[in-house]
Amino acid sequence: MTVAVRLPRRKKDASAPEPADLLAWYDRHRRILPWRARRGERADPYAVWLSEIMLQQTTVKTVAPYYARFLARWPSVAALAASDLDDVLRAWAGLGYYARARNLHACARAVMQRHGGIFPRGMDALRALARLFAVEEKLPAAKPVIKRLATSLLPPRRAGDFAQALMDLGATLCSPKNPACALCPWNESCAAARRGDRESFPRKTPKREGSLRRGAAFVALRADGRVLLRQRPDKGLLASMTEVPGSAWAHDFDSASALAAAPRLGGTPKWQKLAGVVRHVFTHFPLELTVFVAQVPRVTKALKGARWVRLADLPGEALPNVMRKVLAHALKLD
DNA sequence: TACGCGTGGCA
DNA sequence: TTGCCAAGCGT
Repeated sequence: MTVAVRLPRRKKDASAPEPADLLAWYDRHRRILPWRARRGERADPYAVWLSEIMLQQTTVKTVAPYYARFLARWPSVAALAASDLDDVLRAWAGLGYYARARNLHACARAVMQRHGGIFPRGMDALRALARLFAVEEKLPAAKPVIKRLATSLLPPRRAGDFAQALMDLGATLCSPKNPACALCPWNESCAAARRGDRESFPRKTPKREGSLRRGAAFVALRADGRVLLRQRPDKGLLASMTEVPGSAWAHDFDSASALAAAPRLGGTPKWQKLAGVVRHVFTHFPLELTVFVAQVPRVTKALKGARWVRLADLPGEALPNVMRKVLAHALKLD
């Protein structure tokens, strides 16, 4: 492991990053965010917590409308704890990483039961930019190194603002591609910028590519304008979310025998295979779904665990995006 | 430690 | 179009 710049132990080093420079920049350029307290105000711990969960691996822009809807509907941890998990999942649908929604709900109940609805005081995590120190270690192994370096910069006062400032710096200037170094308060002391290969940091291990999986999805349309939906298992991928019936998603899926996975609906539904496939990319693998559609009589009963849902009610369902794509494909909504 | 876990934006 | 990236976390 090589660290191009080391922090001064005692003597002031003109080339070392100064927390004060970052804080001064933050005072001028801090973003206005709905969950962030303005100067002199105290943030609502519930609002901050909600934003923290939503912002995991998710951009501010994507989170903003979800956050506003959640806070309007469940303005307190007590309100959230009293809600049904299914309602939370429906409100979360489209945001991804659905375990967050389930954990959010469970945590709200725990705060009510174990802490009387008051958030306990917790640790504030700090995140820093590798790049500043030109850390050669590759992520994720570099994380402990970066943590030590970040801790060494932590100013005795305004530690919270320092953390916020770091995140604003990353969000607005010190981006992975095309960082705006000319505007950066640490430009002069940045080891990566001095080296002239700033975009090679942070170092990363090459990501293994997930192999393609395929499967079939079955859109049963009842004569009264309803579609057959079911719930996914409460563990694993897209846990507890809603889906149309389908086959397992497998590397060796054979579309010729796909109909074996069709839901049994009584009678003999004529499944029509649609042209093309629905493509979706999950975090760790790409997926291609062949979509089948069948028109069934109004009297058709739902099999156990499934239900008939009016087309007009689909937007309110806890449908992950891959299922919205399937329905759009089948209903020619796109 | 390494992997599983969604989605939208953007170059 | 394609691949990368984003306020990570749980197991």
